[in-house]
Amino acid sequence: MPTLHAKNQAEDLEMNVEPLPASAVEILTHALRRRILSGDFQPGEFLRDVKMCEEHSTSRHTFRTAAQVLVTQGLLRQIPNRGFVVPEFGPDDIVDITRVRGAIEGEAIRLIVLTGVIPSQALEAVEVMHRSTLSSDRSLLVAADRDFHRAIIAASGSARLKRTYSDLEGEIELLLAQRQDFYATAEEMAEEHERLINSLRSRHYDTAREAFQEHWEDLQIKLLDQR
Amino acid sequence: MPTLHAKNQAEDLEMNVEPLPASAVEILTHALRRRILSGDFQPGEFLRDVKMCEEHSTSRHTFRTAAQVLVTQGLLRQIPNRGFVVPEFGPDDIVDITRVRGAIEGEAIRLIVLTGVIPSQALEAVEVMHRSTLSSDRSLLVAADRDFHRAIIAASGSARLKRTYSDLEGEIELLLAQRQDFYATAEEMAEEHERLINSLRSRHYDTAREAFQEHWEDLQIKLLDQR
DNA sequence: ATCCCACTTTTTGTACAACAATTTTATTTT
DNA sequence: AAAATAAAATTGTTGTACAAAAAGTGGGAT
Repeated sequence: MPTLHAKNQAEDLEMNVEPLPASAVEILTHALRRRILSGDFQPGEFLRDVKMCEEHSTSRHTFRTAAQVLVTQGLLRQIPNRGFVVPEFGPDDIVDITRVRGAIEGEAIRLIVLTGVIPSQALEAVEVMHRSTLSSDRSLLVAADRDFHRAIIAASGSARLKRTYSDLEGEIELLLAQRQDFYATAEEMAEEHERLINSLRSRHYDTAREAFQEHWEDLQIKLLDQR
Repeated sequence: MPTLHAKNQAEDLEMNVEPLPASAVEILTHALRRRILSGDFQPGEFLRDVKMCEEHSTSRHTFRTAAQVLVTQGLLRQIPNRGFVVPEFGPDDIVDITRVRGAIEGEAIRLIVLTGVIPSQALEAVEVMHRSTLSSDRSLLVAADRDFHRAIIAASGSARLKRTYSDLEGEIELLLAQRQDFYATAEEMAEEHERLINSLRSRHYDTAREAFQEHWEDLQIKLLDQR
């Protein structure tokens, strides 16, 4: 009974392990999340529940709960008596997302600079970028970029920073799905992230923060320039 | 069809208006949230769904969805085959919450200092503190403190900063509910927040940030010292 | 033809009932 | 008194039903 807090601690450390069978709601939430992020639905498209229940063979109840969860994560929007719709992001959303990302990831950077420990998974992600050529699957690069920044957040050791960023990450990926093909070459990408690693090694918060800031704003500009 | 984004903008501005009839799930989510935050449940207590459905006269489906939403906001925890339980916060949670709060509210401060506009609702909250005496309802002071910081966040104009803080605010309130009676006198509280306002008026980010940092850490220390 | 109004169909949001799987409690056995 | 077993309660999920709201349809009247 008093072990509840101890369990929290354990969860903080586990990171990516998930030996639990996972409930139907969780499974569906993940499935829908992936479909949304892979651009399976058009922006503005409604997720008709009968259709979704057929395609995922679940009850309407389960779909409804999963959709509700995705609403709280910004990956769906609920319109009263109309259902759940995939949001379309405008320029303001891009600026807004970049802003909050800076706040969240900036705090993680602060903690990393303090401890001086570069997360190994971030280094591995850069390795992946180096090894990748343009011919290889683009999704591999996207995944490497995601893993890099996720590792930065995870290194903070803050459960809530992770949770908050996880939500934001969904929106970022949806953004990338809706406005694709802005990435530079794999090599260029690798070098840029290498630069970020080095900025962390400097152990000066301002130096690191500036490097990352530039990185985020570069992406913002590329996203805004599109279309 | 292309008006979806325009609607987002509208939502950003509306703030507290909610002319919508609100769905049963929303109503129940709010009701449960209030009961949790008011300390109606013990930390570690399970929310039996039959009981909850009776007390709020809803179906299990509705309760279940509402509870799932609260899980994503950190106000409940789901344990497989055991149900939904009110989390208990330990020292690490207090530190973690304070940390993320700093990141979020810090970004809002940066934006306020940039524009130089002090949100009127924050000023009004300070007024309430000034007018309040210790004899008055303590919840009035808690509400004023909440309104003050909420106004700071809202002034940022960032939808996602608001959404993120809203989640965190829930956890903060739950923390205050679980460890109550640490507030100083109303007058002391008013003066401290007045100081925060003045730091914003300086229009120097570092000055403001420092003042707020001290404020947050004061609270953290008080919370940690308890028990 | 165009606009407006009633009518039908579709879709959402919620409730009630049912059931297997799991956990908790009670009872019996050793 | 501890372990094993049976009974009860609880969770997670599905299916069906139905009122309310929205979308679609088909005339008339101007």
